[in-house]
Amino acid sequence: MTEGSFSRYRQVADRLRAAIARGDVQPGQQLPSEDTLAAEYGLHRTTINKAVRLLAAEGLVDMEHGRGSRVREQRPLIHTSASYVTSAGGAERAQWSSEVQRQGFTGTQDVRSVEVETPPAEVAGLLGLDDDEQVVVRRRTMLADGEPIQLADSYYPASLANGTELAEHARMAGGTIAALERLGVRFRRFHERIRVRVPTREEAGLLGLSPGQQVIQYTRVAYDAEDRPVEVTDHVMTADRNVLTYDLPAFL
Amino acid sequence: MTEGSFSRYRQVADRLRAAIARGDVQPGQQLPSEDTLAAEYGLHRTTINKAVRLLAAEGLVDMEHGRGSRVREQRPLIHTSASYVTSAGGAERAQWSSEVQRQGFTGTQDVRSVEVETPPAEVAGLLGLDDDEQVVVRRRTMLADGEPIQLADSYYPASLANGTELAEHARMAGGTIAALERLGVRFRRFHERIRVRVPTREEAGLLGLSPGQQVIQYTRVAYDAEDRPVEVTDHVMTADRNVLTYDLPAFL
DNA sequence: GAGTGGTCTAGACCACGCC
DNA sequence: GCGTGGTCTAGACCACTCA
Repeated sequence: MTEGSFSRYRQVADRLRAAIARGDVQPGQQLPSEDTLAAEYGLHRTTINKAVRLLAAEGLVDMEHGRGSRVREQRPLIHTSASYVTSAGGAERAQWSSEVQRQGFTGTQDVRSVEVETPPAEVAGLLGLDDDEQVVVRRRTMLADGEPIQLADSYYPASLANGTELAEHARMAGGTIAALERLGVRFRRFHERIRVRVPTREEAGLLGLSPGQQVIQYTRVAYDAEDRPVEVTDHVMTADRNVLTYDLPAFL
Repeated sequence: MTEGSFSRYRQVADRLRAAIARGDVQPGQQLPSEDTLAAEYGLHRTTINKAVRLLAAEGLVDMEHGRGSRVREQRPLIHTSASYVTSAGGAERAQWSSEVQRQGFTGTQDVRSVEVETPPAEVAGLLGLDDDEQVVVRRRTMLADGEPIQLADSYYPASLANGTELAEHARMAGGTIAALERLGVRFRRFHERIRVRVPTREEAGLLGLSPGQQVIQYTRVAYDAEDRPVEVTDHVMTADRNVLTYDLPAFL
């Protein structure tokens, strides 16, 4: 008995959810219009809208103004978060495209911008910078099968990154960690923080989020051999399509 | 300019959010009733309700049917997720109460139930059990300052846990990992998985969640010296009040 | 311009918490 | 019983997409 719903809009949501789970409506396919559903269920469109919004917040459907609601691709993307750590000896550090390809997606990447700026206070704090110090910011969008699924913004102290490939508007081979190693940086440790929050309007636009959807913000700070922070990377990803995993030994 | 809103309900939400951020309404305090706000802003109550719901989904306020909406405690709880790992030599493994106390909360724990059951398929898979094998399930609720903030359900192969303190309805000193060590289990590694999803109705009730709020599900699998899974623990926590952190060396 | 979602108002009735 | 949210309907108008 999946039925334990009270309100009509929840019942409608339950039935639509079940239809999606059964595969009656395939990912990419459009849901019937709200008017159609209203007639079908004998309810007012307002009620239907509330039901569809619920599914949108859950990440099941994608509502687009003027175009209708489509069923989202459900398969999650799994991030082996400490992949850059587990690869011993610095041999082959994990990259976006290969990580994603292994899971059956086509992984691409878009460098949105590379700029020198004054960092947000939080980043400045993590990098241990003074108020007037600047950073190089690399803003990238990671895509899976052409759909934006993650934003990755990396910050480097300008004193370190200026004049290097980090400050150039081009993709970097092997990811940012590998690029830093090419610059002679040796890593000692990483600090990671994961939290969930509401996206900013900009993030919602870049990731194509429906109203009510949340994001996972995954921040990584990399420390060099002298234990000084050399990189802060902020990953913002859709909460429902991304899973993070860790493999840890019992003792470090 | 925080103003970039279009719809009225978003504007109302923005103003309420700002009021909360400014501290005009303190955590624990009640928001004006929807009727009051409707009169104040010259809008219909339906519109106000939509605004408050938005804040509830963000975790800023707590809507209670018949009682009103209150501002939530905002301070997040930080989980040093690999705390049981970093404590070398098995000396002092982290516990809920001390972890929480260090952050200025009063940490308590409630053992909801301890039972022998047939595990859900996913757990059976992680533990490598056959269909007919049973598990001991320990269901606990972790509270911070008396408020439920995390559910922790641990599963053990019945063959391992039956007849031990793991199968008894009582709190265990030092947490489940320490209890397993007392049973002679030695650990080799841990696998962790983090994802975000919509709570079940039961979880929403146990955690006192408002409509639209999401949860973080953090699953940990512990492997013994022979690399056999001995414990699966499922942590379900409110998405907005919990932060997970990791400290990792550059090479394992 | 037709189709689809986004929002708003007006008004009503119900359900829950509490005195 | 009163106050507060929860939900629903009816109806309207707006905004975006696409032919």
